[in-house]
Amino acid sequence: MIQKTARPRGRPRNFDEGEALERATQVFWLKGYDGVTIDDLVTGMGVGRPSLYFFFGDKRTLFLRVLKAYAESKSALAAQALLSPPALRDSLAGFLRHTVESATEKGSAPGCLLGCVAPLVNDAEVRQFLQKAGAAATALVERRLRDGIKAGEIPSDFPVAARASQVMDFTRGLAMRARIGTPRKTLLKDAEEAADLVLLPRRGNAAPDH
Amino acid sequence: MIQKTARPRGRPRNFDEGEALERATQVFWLKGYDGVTIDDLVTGMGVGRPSLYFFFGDKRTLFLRVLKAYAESKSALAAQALLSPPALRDSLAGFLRHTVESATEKGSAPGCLLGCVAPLVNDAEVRQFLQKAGAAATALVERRLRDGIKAGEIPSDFPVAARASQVMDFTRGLAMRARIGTPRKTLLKDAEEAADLVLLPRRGNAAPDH
DNA sequence: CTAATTTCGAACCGTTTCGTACAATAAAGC
DNA sequence: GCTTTATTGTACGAAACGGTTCGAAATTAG
Repeated sequence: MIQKTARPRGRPRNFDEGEALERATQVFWLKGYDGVTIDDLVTGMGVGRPSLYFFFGDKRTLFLRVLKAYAESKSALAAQALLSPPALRDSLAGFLRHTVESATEKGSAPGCLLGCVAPLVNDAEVRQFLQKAGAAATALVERRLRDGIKAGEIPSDFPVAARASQVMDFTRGLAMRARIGTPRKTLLKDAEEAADLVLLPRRGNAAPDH
Repeated sequence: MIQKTARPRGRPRNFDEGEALERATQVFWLKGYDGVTIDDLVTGMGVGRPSLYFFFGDKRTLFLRVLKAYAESKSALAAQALLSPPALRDSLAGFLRHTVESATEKGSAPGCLLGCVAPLVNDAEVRQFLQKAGAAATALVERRLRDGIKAGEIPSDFPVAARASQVMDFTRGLAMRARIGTPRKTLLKDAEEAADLVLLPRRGNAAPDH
């Protein structure tokens, strides 16, 4: 096998790139894009100022990278929460619960970087990214709902697109409330109730067939 | 009658306090609290820098004032949208529609100062204010739902508290999507669908009695 | 017309912030 | 050991920012 880069060459870095990125995520998440100074990042990431510019570029570049990494990891976890449970209601409840838990985690900033912080950034690229990420998440929920139709858990005329979008609106609402300090307990209960709500059959429909 | 303040005395101000406050609102709304500099406010409000400090205090003080004025005017309009229509569904749809329209108004910043911008301000007083304002709005919706019970539009076991909270989460979600550029048309449709959703009867209930 | 009062505008000062330059440091290659 | 390469830490200059000072301007009172 190929001996991969035993050691790069010059002086070794005294930070791990991935870890530094995670720490940067926390800094942005906590203070908001405009509230963050380079010094906040320097101290928060544990990376010297010149190294920060050299390896991560300026604040905007770094934020874009943070945003994409966060979205990727978050969407993986959310997809897991959504797609793992066999029962549809558990899927949606798990998805919403996951949002709440992530948004109220001790030791992490409150709310959601994608849902609360990034939308406040006045930047076309950020906005576009958020729209795409939101659409992708909605599509994921919608797919799960369609699977629920196939499994006979909800009627075949269930308005999957509308309900998927509503699930996403709930995640935004829950995350935002987490941001302003609503306690986890409250939000968890609301997540359950939201899951129940979005699964209600349309008006004038027969009772669920199970 | 008493001739009230024919003229104050010295040199007249060259700005109207109310108008300046509205302009400040737009500045904060557009750029977010941390993204706003004093110079942004000076140019945006049309008030000289020393006058700004003299009449409105520093940025935080001004923001608090803006926030309270905005909340007051907004809650009045929202209450009107919510309480005017005789039919419950029109009330909720009107309430949500009003949120969307305000959040996508041409010539005004996108989203909602209370729902999108203020929650990102790292300030205990702001957070507390937002919690109270949110609770008040939720209570208003809940009251309207209870009136709907009295009017026989929804069953007497309708979960008014949960649904009121869900209506508020929808407003947050809609406002946030407005902020990232979701078109008004989409949001208006979603507002209608949200109104329909939150009025669905609970599982295992008889059909609506009308 | 003069004095008193209030606001305005320019300009200023100390501080923070950004981005970079430069020498010192820590490793590998030879 | 000496060179080469890569990273670090200090430290610096320029720009932006916050908050205030001060004289000029605009108005009323007498």
